[in-house]
Amino acid sequence: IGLRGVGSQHPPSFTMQEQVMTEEQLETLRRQISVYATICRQLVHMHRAVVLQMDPMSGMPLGQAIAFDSLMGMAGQRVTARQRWTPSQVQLQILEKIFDQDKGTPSKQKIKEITAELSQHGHISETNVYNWFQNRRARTKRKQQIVTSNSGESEMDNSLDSSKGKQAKTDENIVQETQ
Amino acid sequence: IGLRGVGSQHPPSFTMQEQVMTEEQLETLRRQISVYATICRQLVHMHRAVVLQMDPMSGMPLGQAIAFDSLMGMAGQRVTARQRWTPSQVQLQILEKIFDQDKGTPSKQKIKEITAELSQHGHISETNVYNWFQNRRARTKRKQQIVTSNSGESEMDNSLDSSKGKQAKTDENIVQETQ
DNA sequence: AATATATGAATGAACG
DNA sequence: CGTTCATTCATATATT
Repeated sequence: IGLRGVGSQHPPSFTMQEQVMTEEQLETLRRQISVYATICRQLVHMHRAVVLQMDPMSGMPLGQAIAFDSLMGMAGQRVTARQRWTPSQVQLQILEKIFDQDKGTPSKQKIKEITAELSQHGHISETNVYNWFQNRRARTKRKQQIVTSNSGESEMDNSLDSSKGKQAKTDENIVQETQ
Repeated sequence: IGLRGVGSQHPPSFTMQEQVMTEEQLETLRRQISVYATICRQLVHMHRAVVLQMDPMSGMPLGQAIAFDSLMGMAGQRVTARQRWTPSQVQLQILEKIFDQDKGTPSKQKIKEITAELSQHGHISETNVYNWFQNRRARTKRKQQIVTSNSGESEMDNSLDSSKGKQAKTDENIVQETQ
């Protein structure tokens, strides 16, 4: 279920020299490792149970066994219900691209088009798109203001940049539950 | 790395009473799990290292690409850098005081002043201050709601203005997570 | 080490 | 549109 893919995508093919990965590739790698890490934590537990004695399957109230099965399904996906829309990776990329090119474009009827396109990659409503652009613009501007305000702060201040420096979010790659 | 196969194997449908796997199969399974467990421990560590990726020393926002080598290097070491701001005792006191006196005053341009003042006691950015107040307000409110919601016994009058019809109107895209 | 809690940060949605 | 709210995520810290 979530196990394939480590190598299926741009095999980074690193030579031992000075190979460089793009942020995207790195991000993908992170996500995948994260998935494996999750699976692995479970496996470690399971292993412990197994080693600790009995048949993992028959002995206990099949709790462990079941865990393994459902494990695969939830590997990279938080099973927590999502109550608010969250753009998928693909959707986000598209949105960012549009935002960049049409910079100050307060979308209007294009919202429909964009929505239409994005809905091929997960459910989404026009309101979502609208809000997204609103927020994007507002936050970009606010960040700018802050940046321009600080003058000589040579204190090697920590970066408050947060534009796209997303941390690896261990989920958001797999199936988007639609209902 | 051949992780596949672990899950591809249809989980033996076990019943409560009889064991459907032979001892051999079980043994094989154990061995496999054991191996995976080992691999996974490594992966977990690696993942942790990668996720913590940041650069406390040069502060440079690592551009579009990052060398794989450095990635590998990080996997081995514990990047113990703190990647999120933490207010010092002094800063916290000041923040609390300001929060108390200007209670409902959602700071706006005062952020700058506050930041300026606090930066005399350690690293801090306007964003930090902004976030701090946001969180402070939100969490204070939530705590109160919890208190008022269940203590309704004889104190029926101390509810704050509940006139805020702030209700999530998630009527269209609520995703019902079943499981 | 496993779990619980506190909290800085990110972000979708709503308000004026 | 600029601000603010509400919820969620991820990490830091504390506890057993």
